[in-house]
Amino acid sequence: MAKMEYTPTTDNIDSSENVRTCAIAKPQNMIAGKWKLTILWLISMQTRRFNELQRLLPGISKGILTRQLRELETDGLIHREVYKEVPPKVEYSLTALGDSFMPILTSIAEWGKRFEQHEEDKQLES
Amino acid sequence: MAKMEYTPTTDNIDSSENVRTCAIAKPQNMIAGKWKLTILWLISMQTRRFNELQRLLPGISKGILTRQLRELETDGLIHREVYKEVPPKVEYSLTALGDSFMPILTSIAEWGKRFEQHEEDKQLES
DNA sequence: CGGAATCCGAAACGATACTG
DNA sequence: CAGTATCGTTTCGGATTCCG
Repeated sequence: MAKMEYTPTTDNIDSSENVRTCAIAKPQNMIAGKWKLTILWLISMQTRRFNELQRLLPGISKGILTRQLRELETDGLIHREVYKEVPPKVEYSLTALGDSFMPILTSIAEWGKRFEQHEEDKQLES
Repeated sequence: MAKMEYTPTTDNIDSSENVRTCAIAKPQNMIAGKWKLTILWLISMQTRRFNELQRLLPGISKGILTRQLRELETDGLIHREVYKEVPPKVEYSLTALGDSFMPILTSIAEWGKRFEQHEEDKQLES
């Protein structure tokens, strides 16, 4: 059964605060997975192979890594290139859309650093 | 039992691609909830009361709204001001940290709009 | 009005074994 | 090497009831 999104029946609120037009929900869903942002970050640095990603993501299992990659691919953020060789070789890279997301990822990382510094300062006070 | 974070035992990788120093994981967790970004967005526009938020978020229940607000408060993104009146009145506003997150939220929303436009264009082609 | 407490189902995550 | 398939566990969202 299809998941019920925001119910479309409450329509007498100011459109400036209408959550159905704020364009946040969709990106939110696309990056919701536990490892997705980190995967995007790793791939943005350079093209990555499957095992490489698994090695760089400590503790992730093949199954979950596969699923996260498939979802990122379905959402159009990454490209999956399969080389018909033996042994098989698959490379993941950012699509144009994925690349357009990078500024956001970078600013999140910078915000995270400032946040960590903020936390350290609080530690020193106590 | 405490949840096991990234295992600290895999330490012979280039620090430039070390996921434990990339500062993405923490912000990711802070905004992971289904409604959190939208809640931040609504509060950023103006101080909001509990029922107001519930009215603006179609379909959310009191229980889950309470939890998301508490988590945002615990993470230091929003402030909860209780007025000792009858009937009770509680107002939510952004903290300085929450406010510092707003540029990211805005860029996500803009990215989302461009993405929607991109999707519409694909529809027209078919 | 603004919650708290409880319970449930669904979804996400994760471990393991197997495969072309 | 890069998965698939299966299953168990954990987390999360949501509904409901009760309360000061």
